[in-house]
Amino acid sequence: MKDLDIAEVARHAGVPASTIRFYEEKGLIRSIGRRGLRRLFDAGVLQQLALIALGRAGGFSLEEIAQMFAPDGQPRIRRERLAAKANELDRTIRRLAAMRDGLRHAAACPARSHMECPQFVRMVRLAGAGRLAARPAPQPRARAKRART
Amino acid sequence: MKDLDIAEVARHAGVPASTIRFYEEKGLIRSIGRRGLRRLFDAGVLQQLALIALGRAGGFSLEEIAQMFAPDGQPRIRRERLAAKANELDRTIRRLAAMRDGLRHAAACPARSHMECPQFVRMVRLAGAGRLAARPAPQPRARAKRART
DNA sequence: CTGCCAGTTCAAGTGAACTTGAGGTCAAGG
DNA sequence: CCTTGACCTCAAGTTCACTTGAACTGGCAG
Repeated sequence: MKDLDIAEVARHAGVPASTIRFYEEKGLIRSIGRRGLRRLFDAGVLQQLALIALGRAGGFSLEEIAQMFAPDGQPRIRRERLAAKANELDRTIRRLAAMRDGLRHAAACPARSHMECPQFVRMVRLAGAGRLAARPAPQPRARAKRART
Repeated sequence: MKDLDIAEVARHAGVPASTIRFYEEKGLIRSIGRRGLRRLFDAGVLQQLALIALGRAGGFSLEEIAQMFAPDGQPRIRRERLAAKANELDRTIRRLAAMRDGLRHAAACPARSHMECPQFVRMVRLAGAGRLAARPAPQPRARAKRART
């Protein structure tokens, strides 16, 4: 059958089994049943895990993600709210693009002090426009340890 | 004079003073002296704080940021390394753009099950291409509390 | 039938990034 | 001179997102 046990999910998604259990516990995903003790998941869980990883990369907390998508993967918030999230993401993206350009520039510009380089300064200001205390960020932590139990 | 005390920095940057002290302790920024006990900062620290916020939003840890920029704001890693960071950011940006599009689509698409909507699925796959366990993400936590001591 | 081993639960631990609290200090105003 | 208030230090606490460890279980190979 098409159902996956936790090890397979872990392998395909590239996340440790413990994370999968943790997400289930948090209501982000749902197992479709058990064989003995073992959780069984619908193959769709892989999409959901992708969605979760995506959301995390975008700076959303697990809780926010949980509110955006039901444990079966359906969006569950009002359309306008979704659109708002999209806009938020859009702003983040613009700031990141500015930073990327800034980094590239820093890697190429010969100026000794980048803070004195008009291009660089312009990008910092552009990127930081508005509240600087924007979304914090990720910590890579335990690097994709891969399916351990 | 142009120097700012910690409260002014906090106010301008929109971060609590405790964060500023914390960043200094971590070597991300540097105070230029003291008046009595009070730290004094050069105005340039505001740019640096912007840079830090930016980096955090881009998924870099404080340590990574510390390695990218010296406490005076100068980039301090090899140019190729900077360029690599820029590329990394670029990949993140692409994934986020995919998610943004996915969200917008979800907000507009009439399909009952988005996982059955070819567009949506395509974006999830596109975005999640490669390792799904990409960069984790931020937790907004204490929302811009503004300059408390 | 017997073990094995990958899975299970539950509680506790970890690391990052801050925040908070207790107790201290100093420069400026009255 | 004395109070006051903003800032100081240092240790401990908090939140998030997981991970780890100890003790247990049950389907399947032999």
